[in-house]
Amino acid sequence: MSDNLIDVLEERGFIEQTTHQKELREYLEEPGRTCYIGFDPTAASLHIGSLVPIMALAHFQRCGHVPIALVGGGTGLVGDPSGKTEMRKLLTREAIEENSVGIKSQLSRFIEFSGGRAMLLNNADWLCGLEYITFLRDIGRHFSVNRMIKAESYKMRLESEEGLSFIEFNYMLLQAYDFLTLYDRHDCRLQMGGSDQWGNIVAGIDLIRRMRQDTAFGITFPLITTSSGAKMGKSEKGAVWLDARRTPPYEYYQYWVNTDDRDVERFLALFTFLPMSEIRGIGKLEGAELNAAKRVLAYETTRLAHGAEEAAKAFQAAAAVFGSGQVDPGILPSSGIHRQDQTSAAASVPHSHVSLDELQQGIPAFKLFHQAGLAASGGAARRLIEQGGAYVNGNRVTAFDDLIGVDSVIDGEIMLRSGKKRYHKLLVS
RNA sequence: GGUGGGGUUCCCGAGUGGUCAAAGGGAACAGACUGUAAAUCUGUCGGCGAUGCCUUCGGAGGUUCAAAUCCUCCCCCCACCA
Repeated sequence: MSDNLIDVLEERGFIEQTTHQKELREYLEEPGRTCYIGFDPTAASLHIGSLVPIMALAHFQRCGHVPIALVGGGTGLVGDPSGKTEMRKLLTREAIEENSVGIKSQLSRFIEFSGGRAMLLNNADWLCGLEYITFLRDIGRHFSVNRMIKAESYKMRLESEEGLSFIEFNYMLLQAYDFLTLYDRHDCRLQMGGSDQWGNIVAGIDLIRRMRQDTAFGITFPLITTSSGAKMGKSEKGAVWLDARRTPPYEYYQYWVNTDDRDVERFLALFTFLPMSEIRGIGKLEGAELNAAKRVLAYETTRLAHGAEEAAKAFQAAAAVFGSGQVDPGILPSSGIHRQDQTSAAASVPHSHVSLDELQQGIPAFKLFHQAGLAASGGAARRLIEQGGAYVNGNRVTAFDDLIGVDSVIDGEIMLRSGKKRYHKLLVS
């Protein structure tokens, strides 16, 4: 492979910190290396916050190496306190087992697991059978409590009111032991992770040095925040998930289209595989052109998470309701996005059904908006309407109890809108 | 185990008998301005077909015309002591 992973990651903005810069680069010159990242099975789906590590593993694979995605089935039972102000709820084994399954299927969209090109392991396999005394004598003796309590990852908790429980204090040992195990079994000498993982990664590197007299490496990613300061992956409805059942592709696409101007270039580099030669300078575009770049960003990220077909549908649905779906061929030419408006029946704007009977009676507007999910309650819907934020087929609703009836049906549909950008289509049946 | 301090609406946090659906901030939503961006200003921000009714202040009881506020018991958190 021509490119060194370090160069790729550096150029695309993935690197916060690395250990042994020079040796690491040399180590990665040779193809077929292994590297692991841990994923917490605390939910049944990964969300956008995990995208950076996922993409990093994918790049690792593209550079000719063998990534290991490690599901924390064992560590999840303990809970990582790093950077957290509160102790996490302990999950049951069953829940973690279930979640692991979902995570595996999501990862396989980004990483090719067939033919031994990547591995998916679960640390429950070696952690759950550990014997306490043996573990303490073999592993525990290499850890200095004096050093551990100075670790940044524990600091916040040690200073907080809630404190740090003993089970969480052990987390670092377990993660270090993971690294050691993967080193022994798969010759894995590189671990990557979020910047909050630095302490845990270094602990593993130390353990390998002490027990195997060998050098291992670590890379951490910066915490990705939006330019307005928010953590990645939160939308008005909560986390943006990779699971289509939790966050439909259309919403996923919308999340990315709504990217802040200042983030477009950075996000294209981080969250798509488009060549950097095309991405560079995109941030300087303005107005319509920058919006087109956002559409490409949204299309590409949606394609990665949900496939080309869903991405195209989301793109078309957006073009249908918002208009202006054009993307100039000069912008990010490598993207497979359709360059023209393609209003299509396959459009996947959120929708639901209403019966003709109900419509003949007429449905009060505020009830309709509530039912369609555009307002959290009847009261919220009334407020929405009173504030002039509710539209039926593009016309503002003037009174909360306006009756919506058959005369609002156009081509078998009624298009509801809340505010400027939340659409909901009612199909009459 | 002892002593003291706490648990308030999505989050932080005021409130120590009626004027409390509960200050203030954040988040969020809507309007104006725009480019499905940001910033700014304004409004909204428990539920209800609604100038009223209902449900909320850790849980269960109680006192009172009236309780987030007082009393009893219980649960949980924190600090110091052991």
